[in-house]
Amino acid sequence: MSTKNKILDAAEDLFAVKGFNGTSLREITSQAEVNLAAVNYHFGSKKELIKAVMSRYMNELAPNLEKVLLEVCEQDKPTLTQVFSAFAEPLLSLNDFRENGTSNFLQLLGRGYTDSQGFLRWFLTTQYPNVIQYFVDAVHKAYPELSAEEMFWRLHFTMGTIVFTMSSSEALLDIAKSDFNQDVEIASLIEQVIPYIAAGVAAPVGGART
Amino acid sequence: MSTKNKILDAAEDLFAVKGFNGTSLREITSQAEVNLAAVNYHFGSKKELIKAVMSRYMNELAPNLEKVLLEVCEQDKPTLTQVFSAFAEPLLSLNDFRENGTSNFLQLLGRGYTDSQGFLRWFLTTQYPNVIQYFVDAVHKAYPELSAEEMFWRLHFTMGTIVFTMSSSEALLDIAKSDFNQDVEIASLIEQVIPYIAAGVAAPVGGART
DNA sequence: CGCTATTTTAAACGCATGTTTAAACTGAAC
DNA sequence: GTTCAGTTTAAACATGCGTTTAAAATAGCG
Repeated sequence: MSTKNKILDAAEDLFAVKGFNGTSLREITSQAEVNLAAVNYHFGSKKELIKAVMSRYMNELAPNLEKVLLEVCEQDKPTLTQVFSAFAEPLLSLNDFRENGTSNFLQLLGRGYTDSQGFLRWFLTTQYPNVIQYFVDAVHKAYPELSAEEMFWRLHFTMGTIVFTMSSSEALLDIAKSDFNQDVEIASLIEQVIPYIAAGVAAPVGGART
Repeated sequence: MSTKNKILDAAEDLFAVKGFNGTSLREITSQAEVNLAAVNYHFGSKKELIKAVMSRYMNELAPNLEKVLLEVCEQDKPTLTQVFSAFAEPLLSLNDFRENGTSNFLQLLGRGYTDSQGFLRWFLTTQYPNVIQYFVDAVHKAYPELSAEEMFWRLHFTMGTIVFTMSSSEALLDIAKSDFNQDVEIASLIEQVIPYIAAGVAAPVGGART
């Protein structure tokens, strides 16, 4: 295993648990069993390392997401549940890509949105605009009555649901286990959240009551 | 204005925007126009200062939340929208308590859940258990078919929606403004999110489709 | 082998952090 | 006016950070 990959693997695990700001290069290089200076030699800076960790996942994930979202769009009248369910398979296949890949990636996504004042949001929206565009298209086809403004807010609510749940998923899975003897996997967590967000995005517009 | 309050005010504003880890004591004391050592003199440590900032809000908010949640529970058959709408007034009244009180508090809540590895979650659940209990009771009365496990997950999804939205609300409000010329206040953001989370929690159980 | 380019290494640099110290100041009580 | 607890202050402390340096080790190639 190359030094570069050893660093990427260690950085990914630590970033997921402790956040970007909360993880030092010394922790990373120590866990990776490489020299401290190796990060700056191979990646240039900590910021570039963060980008590299995220890119490794996004380059794997983006084509798959674009594919399934386009497929959903091809249907006459997709349901919102279909739209959100489309994410499940590409996300879960990250577990073949790397151990705990799904969970790690979603946690990283969560960290990136709250750590480091949104530079990751800029990174994702500029580097992978198609994923977002196809997703918006799919939601629009499933629920055309939703105005652009309402769509904007509901998609960010959804982002929040996912990102927060996943970034605190370790703690939550522990609580669930001790309270309900319920040994939840990340896969079943994804299944749990789909009806929630589908119903949320599907909520009637304009002050109607549930 | 006492030194203690000057520190609390400055810390609150900075914590909300830059997070707990992202704000240094020097920034706080500089903005508060007090000496650096004043924080450790009056509060003991940075961690205790964080607790003090949160306590100031929770001590104001908790009695009001408990009151409105108990009121909702007294109804024969409250709706989920009523349950979640009950939060609006106590939260918005924080604006009378302090300038930008509502927004600041919700942002702090969001920061606390992702920064500092969940010590704030422990703090809130142990210090203010009644609020959580009354809330769970209210949701249960509104939707008794929801099992304890499903309730657990959906309430955390809801927490995620709120907390994430609010912790990135500054960025989101800016984007909304530039994209839609839509000058959104925190109050209307709360109104937007209520139907979303009410519908999410109200989603049918057991794999039914929307 | 001998040369070169790449990689690894230990050490240091400069800087920012939370905290502590001890002296200076303040304001009421006697 | 003196005393003394409470408060403020400037300075230093110890530590950890990301980054840089320059020498040592390694690997690839003619």
